[in-house]
Amino acid sequence: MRVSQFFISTLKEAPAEAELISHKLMLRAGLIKRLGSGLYTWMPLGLRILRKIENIVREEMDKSGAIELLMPAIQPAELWQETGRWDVFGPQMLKIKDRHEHDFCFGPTHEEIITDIVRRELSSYRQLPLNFYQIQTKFRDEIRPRFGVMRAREFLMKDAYSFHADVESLEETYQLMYQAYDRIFTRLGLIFRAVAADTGAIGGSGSHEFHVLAESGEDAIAFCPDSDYAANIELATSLLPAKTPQKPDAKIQKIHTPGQKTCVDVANFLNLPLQQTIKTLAVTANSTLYLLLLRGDHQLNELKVRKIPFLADFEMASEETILNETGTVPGYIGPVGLATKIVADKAVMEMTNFACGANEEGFHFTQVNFGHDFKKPDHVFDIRNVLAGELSPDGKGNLEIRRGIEVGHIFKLGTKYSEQMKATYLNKLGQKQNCEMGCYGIGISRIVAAAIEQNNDDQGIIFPEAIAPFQLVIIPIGLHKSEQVKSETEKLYNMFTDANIEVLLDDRDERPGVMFVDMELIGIPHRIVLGERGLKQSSVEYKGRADKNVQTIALDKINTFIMTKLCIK
RNA sequence: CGGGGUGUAGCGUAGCCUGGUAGCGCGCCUGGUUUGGGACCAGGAUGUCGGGAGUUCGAAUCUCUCCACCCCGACCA
Repeated sequence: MRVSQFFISTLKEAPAEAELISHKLMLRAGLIKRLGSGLYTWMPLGLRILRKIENIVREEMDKSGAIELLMPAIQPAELWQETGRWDVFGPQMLKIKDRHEHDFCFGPTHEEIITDIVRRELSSYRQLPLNFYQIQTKFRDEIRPRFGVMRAREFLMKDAYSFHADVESLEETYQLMYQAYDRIFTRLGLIFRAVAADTGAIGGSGSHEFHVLAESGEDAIAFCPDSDYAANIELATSLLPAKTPQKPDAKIQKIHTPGQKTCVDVANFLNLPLQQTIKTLAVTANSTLYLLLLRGDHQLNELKVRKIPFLADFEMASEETILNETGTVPGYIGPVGLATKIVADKAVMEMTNFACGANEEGFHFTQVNFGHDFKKPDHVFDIRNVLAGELSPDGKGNLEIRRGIEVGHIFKLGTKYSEQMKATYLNKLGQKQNCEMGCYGIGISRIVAAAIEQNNDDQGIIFPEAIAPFQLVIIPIGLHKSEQVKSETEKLYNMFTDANIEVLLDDRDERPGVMFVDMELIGIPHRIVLGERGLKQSSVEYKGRADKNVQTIALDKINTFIMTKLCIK
């Protein structure tokens, strides 16, 4: 491709709307243009990247036995009403009416549609298992779209749905998908981690997320470097060091702590380690008040709390409720002397001689102990986020916590949808059975942002080879002045084109600096520069995008040199 | 939805407080000089100052209102 016949539009300065490196670079390199909040045009250069990712995903899905189809983006309300998700999905779903005033939505996902297709086709266990996938535009009316294509409203997604006669078959396909995802993200050249995850709104019995590791990631993930334990922070657990509780060695004391409302304040004020304080959170569920106890340096994990049946729909208690039930204000609540139900985090049970609120504004207790100064908690659960350095639950090492961008998610759905939508088949005994289902998503457009987030420098993007819009760029110097440069450039260009290499020829009548800077910004992995100076010695220059220095290569060797670079890598 | 902020040329911005009809850098066009890392000189074009209403002799500037977008929180590939 010749730049003069293609379309590139680069920017020296990033538009003010962009915050994230990947977002800035994508705008600067002209990969995308914003149309509205969370809506982006993929410009020709950006589209090439998207297509590369798509093709890798498609190849690996096909290889794993999945079958591609394409479902409508616009879906009738009836199917969603059948599963109840028309109302449950909420405002994230973009609902539209046609001219007959019939309800439709722009598909945020396709469980209902695929289940409808399969139930019409499926009759016998002999047809199973089935794994259908599509690569398609989805729309989710995100509360807050941000970070460009990373969290857009309209986005490109690969979604697959599998159907099985039994859980063993589901497990098998689930593993196949896990492996396929592993191959996909490896081929894409990304540093990633698969982690155990919550099943969230989609529901089901098991799930893993695939995260591209990046500082700017929106999720925290915990993993053990010495074993294969890895989980989303929402799910991650740790082993508490076995500790023999110390004997209470002092009497409870009430101390005046004016204005000290947080555990950090109190710890500083009393000159105690933060770990020696207790955080008491008042929550209500089913109009009952509960006190949640956490160690001062620990953070509440909302998801874990919601998994406790009687706290499933808890919310933070209002100041008014707190005043009525405990007689104090937030900041001074504590478990001592209250009849309220107490739910303690496991780690709290290891604590002795700790500090907590005294249920009186401006006062805290110290030297508090369970059983001694107040009743044992009514319930003990794991309700906190793990901290880096804690012992992995398999006991094989200490947890690390990193941030990640979720680019893939696989679920075991079970029979949730097949039951509701009657996707059944006849088994060997001629009995009607509900299908076991799985679903498997990959955020194609998000991967572009994630890859850039992970691969960039001061000059711009450094595309992994597998997804670069072009493999090689030729920058001729003096193309429009020197016959020699022109003829050698054409020879090289034709040679690489004939060899099916995706080569970009910068044939613009620009100064060299402009071409260098543009091509570095765009992030093309390999670059050849030729000019009269080098041609006199029958040589050209080569530089890899991530290389520090240029190499001089003999003109008659450049072909094999590039082939080696492209093939061996 | 709650909290914070911004809208001025394709992009980045000044001007707004203290009203007098818009300036700068980049980009773009023309001519010339340049040509191995975002060139230089000369000339030039491009603005419903987000929309509407109001106050005023006069509004980018003050008031009201609507809209769009961005940032912080809860949702998710």
